[in-house]
Amino acid sequence: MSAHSATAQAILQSAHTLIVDGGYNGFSYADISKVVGIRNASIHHHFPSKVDLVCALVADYRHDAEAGIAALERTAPEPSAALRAYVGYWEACITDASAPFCLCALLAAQLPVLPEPVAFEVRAHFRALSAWLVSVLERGAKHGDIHLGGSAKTEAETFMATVHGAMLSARAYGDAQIFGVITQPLLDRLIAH
Amino acid sequence: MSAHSATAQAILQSAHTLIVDGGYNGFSYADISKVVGIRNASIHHHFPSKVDLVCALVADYRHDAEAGIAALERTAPEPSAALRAYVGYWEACITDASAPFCLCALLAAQLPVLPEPVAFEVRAHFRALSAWLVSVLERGAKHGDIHLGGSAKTEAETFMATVHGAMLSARAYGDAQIFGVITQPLLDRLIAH
DNA sequence: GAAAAATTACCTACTAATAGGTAGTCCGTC
DNA sequence: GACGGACTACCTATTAGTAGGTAATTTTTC
Repeated sequence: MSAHSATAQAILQSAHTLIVDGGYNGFSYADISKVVGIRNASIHHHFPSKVDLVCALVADYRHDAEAGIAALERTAPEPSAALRAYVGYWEACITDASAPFCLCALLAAQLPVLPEPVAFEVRAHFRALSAWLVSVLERGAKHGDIHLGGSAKTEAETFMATVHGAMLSARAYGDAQIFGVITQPLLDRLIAH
Repeated sequence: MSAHSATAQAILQSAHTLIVDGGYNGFSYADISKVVGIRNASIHHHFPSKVDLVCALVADYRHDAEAGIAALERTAPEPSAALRAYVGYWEACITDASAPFCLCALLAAQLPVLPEPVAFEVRAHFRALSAWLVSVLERGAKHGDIHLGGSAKTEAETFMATVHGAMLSARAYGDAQIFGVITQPLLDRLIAH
């Protein structure tokens, strides 16, 4: 799917790490070139502008997230298991510090200063994630797997917001464990016993 | 308390707005000077460096937050009312777009790239807010005003994370209402009926 | 299957704009 | 006449991005 060369992928990967650390304005071409081992100007060969680079990155990210969710629904067909797997994925990412924040969540925080094409991609991620959560919760509620306090829509938005907030707290405290402390009761509340 | 001149306060206020929009690296002295109406270099007269400026801003912010909470505890002595007032404060800020994000929450998202003195102040805000929430919840649970599902500490962290996540969602969707959609059930769950 | 043409992927060298910050000066007020 | 608060002028580093060139690879054509 991703028609990127090895170098282009290395550029995207380092951009991902850098953005997750400090956001859109928190990195420069120089930072990338240091990591990837090519000259500053050569990045423009792969991505004409910074907007192109970040747009490609977020588009890939959204695609990967979609694929990850599809895979997750196959290995964890029960809604409760899917929610657990989703939270578990992030718990692992935060614990091993491989990607201690959702790329789109971090970019969303800076939405007012993002170039419009990037902002568009970020908004699309939020809509897609929310839509998936709604569908999982509705399915779970129908099967008795999930217990909803309010509407599926409201519970989905609460779920997403709490997970994002838990990422932020883990970062603020410098403590990966707090993510689990916050998300475990969130799952417990939703999953019928 | 704040020994800042009128100009210094104008600088701090515009820095506040700019950071809430785009974070630490999302603004420059030029941006401030345009708003305040003084030259770039004159900002250094009031705040020697950018780190000094943002540190002073966050320190003031923390002080104001402390004062606001103290005032809130006077006007709303009941724990349930205090929680409602806290959420209501942010709902108003987001709705009228006067300060559509918590300064420290936004800075916390960029914690890995913040200068250490700023990072220190930001962490302190999280600890203080968490400590206040714990005390309110404990007090409420004792008086039967609040119903806790888990420990006060866990519920406080969940509360804070959900509020921060709700701010993020409101920004991502460009819809202030989503903040209330997420926080109303959060309050309902905690407040005994 | 070899020559020619186009494409890929990088390079050096450069530019205009912007970043935060410094030095020294001027002006009004107490 | 000292001082606060602003100024002009300047500096150095960094920003994203451009221009033009080179070597290697791939594609096209005869």
